[in-house]
Amino acid sequence: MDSTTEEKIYEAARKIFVLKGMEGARMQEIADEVGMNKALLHYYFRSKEKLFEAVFKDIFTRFFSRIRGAFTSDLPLKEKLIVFIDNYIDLIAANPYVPQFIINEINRDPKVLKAMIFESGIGPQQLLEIFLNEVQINNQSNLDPRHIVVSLLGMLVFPFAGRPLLQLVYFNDDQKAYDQFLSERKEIVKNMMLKFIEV
Amino acid sequence: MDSTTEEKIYEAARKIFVLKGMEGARMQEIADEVGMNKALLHYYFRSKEKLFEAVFKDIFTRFFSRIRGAFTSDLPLKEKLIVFIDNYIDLIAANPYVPQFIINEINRDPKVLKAMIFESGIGPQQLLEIFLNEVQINNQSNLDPRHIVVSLLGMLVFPFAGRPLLQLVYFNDDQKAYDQFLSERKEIVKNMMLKFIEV
DNA sequence: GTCTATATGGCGATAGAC
DNA sequence: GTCTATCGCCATATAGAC
Repeated sequence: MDSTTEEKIYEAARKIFVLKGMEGARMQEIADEVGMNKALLHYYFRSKEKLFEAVFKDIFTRFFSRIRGAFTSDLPLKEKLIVFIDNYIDLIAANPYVPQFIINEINRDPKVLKAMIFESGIGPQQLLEIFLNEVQINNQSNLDPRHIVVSLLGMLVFPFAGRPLLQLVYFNDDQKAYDQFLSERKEIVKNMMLKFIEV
Repeated sequence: MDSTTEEKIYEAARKIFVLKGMEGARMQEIADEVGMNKALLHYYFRSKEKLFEAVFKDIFTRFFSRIRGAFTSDLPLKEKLIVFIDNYIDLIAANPYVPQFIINEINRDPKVLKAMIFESGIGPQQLLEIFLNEVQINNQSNLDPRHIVVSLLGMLVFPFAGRPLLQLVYFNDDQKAYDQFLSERKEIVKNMMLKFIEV
């Protein structure tokens, strides 16, 4: 690790903020994670608010830009859905707390989200519109494509966001069994979406 | 309103906690909501933690007990699903912040949830198991019923939890348009689940 | 740039008058 | 039971030495 101090602070902040949220996170905790002094955080990023915004914008952008790939190919909709589901579950599995983190923070304070969307040229709005248009164009039924997208995302995100509850009541709090359950979900969701898309 | 002071405090706490979560809520804010002094909260409920636990347990129990009705009838699975989807969307629509509140708090501190589940005789575990058994028994495909339940709940909860983002990017932040979208979801989800259940 | 020390404010909680 | 006043703590933020 020969990254700069600023980068190390940023990485630590990212980790803590995702786990605890803006209000739950402590500047001291982030400093401890870096192994350096609390005052340094303010030296590089004026305030907790600024540090958080930097982290949130970055996470949000990265998370949604990873999705675009699946929907800029020339494959038919079915194939695109398959690729998307595979990619998205892998992405969430590698960052299991990110979706809930995003949902929380946009509910807590939608200002940052709105600023992001309307500032950035290549913001998530475009990414989501790509998805939307693809579904619209290839959709054989006359179903509002937004319902397809919302159903799909709900099926993918919920098992991660609701994990503590679901694992406890359905799997006797058995972590390995729940991981197994998650690994089966790709095929389940593919199956479900394809049945749904068919006329 | 001739309810007791304790009840008024409880109702105010319920409102604030659901909106802001345990960490985001302020005792002063709850006191303001009641229109009385902060010290009274401590008189009736020793601490913020105790007040929160009382509220959380009550919300959790009420929210899941309302679900049971749909699955204790003699209807076939299809009919049960239809009743459940209608009831559950109405329930969330009347309490749009509750699902995310529950998800947040069980992630922040699963201890309270675990204590609840294993203490109460008529806890949510039984309620969920009823659901699970019904699906299991009536399930014509050999699909793990837990996948059905998770998919169903994800499709129902996500449009509410992700509302700020979805409304902004898909509906130009038009509140009425999004309400319309939500009102269409009952039929969409019914359709999708029935297609999925069929062999 | 990085540290120690401290300022500043807010919040949960309690003491005590009425 | 309900209030005012205040304690004690913790968190963000800053000042200033090195």
